[in-house]
Amino acid sequence: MAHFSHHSEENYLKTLHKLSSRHDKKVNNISLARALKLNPATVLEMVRKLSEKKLVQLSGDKSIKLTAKGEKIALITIRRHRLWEVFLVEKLNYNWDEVHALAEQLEHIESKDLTDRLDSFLNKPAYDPHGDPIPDKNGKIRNTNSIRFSSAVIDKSYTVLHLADTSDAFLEYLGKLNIKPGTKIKLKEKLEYDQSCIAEVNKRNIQLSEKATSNIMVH
Amino acid sequence: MAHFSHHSEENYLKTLHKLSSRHDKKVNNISLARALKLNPATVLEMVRKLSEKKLVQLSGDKSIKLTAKGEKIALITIRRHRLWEVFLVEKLNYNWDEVHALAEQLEHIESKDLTDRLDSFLNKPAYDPHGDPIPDKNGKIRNTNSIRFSSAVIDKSYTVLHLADTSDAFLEYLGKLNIKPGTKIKLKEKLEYDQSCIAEVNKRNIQLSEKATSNIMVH
DNA sequence: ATAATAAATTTGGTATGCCAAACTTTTTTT
DNA sequence: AAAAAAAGTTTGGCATACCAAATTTATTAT
Repeated sequence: MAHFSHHSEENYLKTLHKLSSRHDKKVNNISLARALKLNPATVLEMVRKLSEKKLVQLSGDKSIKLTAKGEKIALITIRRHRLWEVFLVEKLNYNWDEVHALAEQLEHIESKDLTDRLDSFLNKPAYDPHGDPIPDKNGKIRNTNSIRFSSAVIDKSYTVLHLADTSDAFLEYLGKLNIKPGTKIKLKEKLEYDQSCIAEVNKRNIQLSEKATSNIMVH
Repeated sequence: MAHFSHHSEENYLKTLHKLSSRHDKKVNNISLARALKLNPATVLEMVRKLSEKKLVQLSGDKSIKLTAKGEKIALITIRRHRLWEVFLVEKLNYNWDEVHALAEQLEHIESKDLTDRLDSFLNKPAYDPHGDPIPDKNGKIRNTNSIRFSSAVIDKSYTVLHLADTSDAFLEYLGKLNIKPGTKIKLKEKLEYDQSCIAEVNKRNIQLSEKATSNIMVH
């Protein structure tokens, strides 16, 4: 054995996808290295290999972009990740904020049809436990038309769809407030000086920072 | 990342366990290398590392034995392997002879409690789809008092419990004969000159070689 | 006992994926 | 435009886990 090249490769591609879909800033070596928590030298080396394999494209302005081929691998990896998360939460009773690290491992399991069998077993879920959409077997992602809660309309009722920040700290914070995908939420008041707001959740008014509201996706 | 040491390590320990429980011959470097399909130089190097970690004991006669610590890791790995096999067969509808390679990957997933949750989800099965007993969370294996079909009594009815040879070739061969754990089998006749036999399976008489009968465990 | 064979070991080498430190280029600030 | 900061790049290095080939040590057969 000892050839888990796909393992590392999939992580680079997945992270590239995440970075380029989040901000629409160009992804460079440094930002990718930061996201992967790796040394820029390491990342540069790997990105060159990915470029040789035509999985990423390196432009003259040093930006790193996924090719169609790379994008597809990224999306298939994300599909596997999210399906495993559904499995862990629905079948093994994990909390939705505990499954990320495990899914990071499971997503790299190699098999022609495991993912599709898992998909069927889970009744072809459309969203993972964080509310993120699960790409189909071709890597196509359904359009979600969700908006950031930070741009919500006052006094209109919304449902939390997913969270744009999946850091443990954020998930734990929301856990304490009992906010998760499916939670009903209403914007009551917006404080201009720091863009924080008062929201109604579970019949209670709570205060949310701008950082929090811009990472809570609702519809 | 890129430290999947446990991955490789677990494979060595698992294989050592298998070899020393099968034959009671001493396991040496060559036999281990053959079983792992690796170069003897590689195996020697790794075995020395395992020895430093007190997972195996190297005696003066060059035999390689698991320590209690190594044995425990081997059994926990086997537990994970077999539980995943049950999952793949029972939940994802794989055939029992298709799951080995996938379980080889899944068994190395690292987590405190994943295995126990999986165990509960599957209703704490005692045997895997090949009929092999699943060690408990402490690595203890239930006593199975099964015998090789090659030492069965003529005209007595037995049930196939598990298969001592899990090679793809053997599993495929048995698949064609419709023999699997749970199958009823009766020894009709034993041919002295090559130790092959006639057995009744599913109301039909079939011929089985000595090699086959000694790998079919019944009770 | 000696020759042949098998096992054990040493040596030098490979690929992957990572790092720190030094250095160069580009961008930003002043 | 010069200085400072940030980004990009090169270099040399590390650990893991593998290999082939040569060599040494045991074992087995004659």
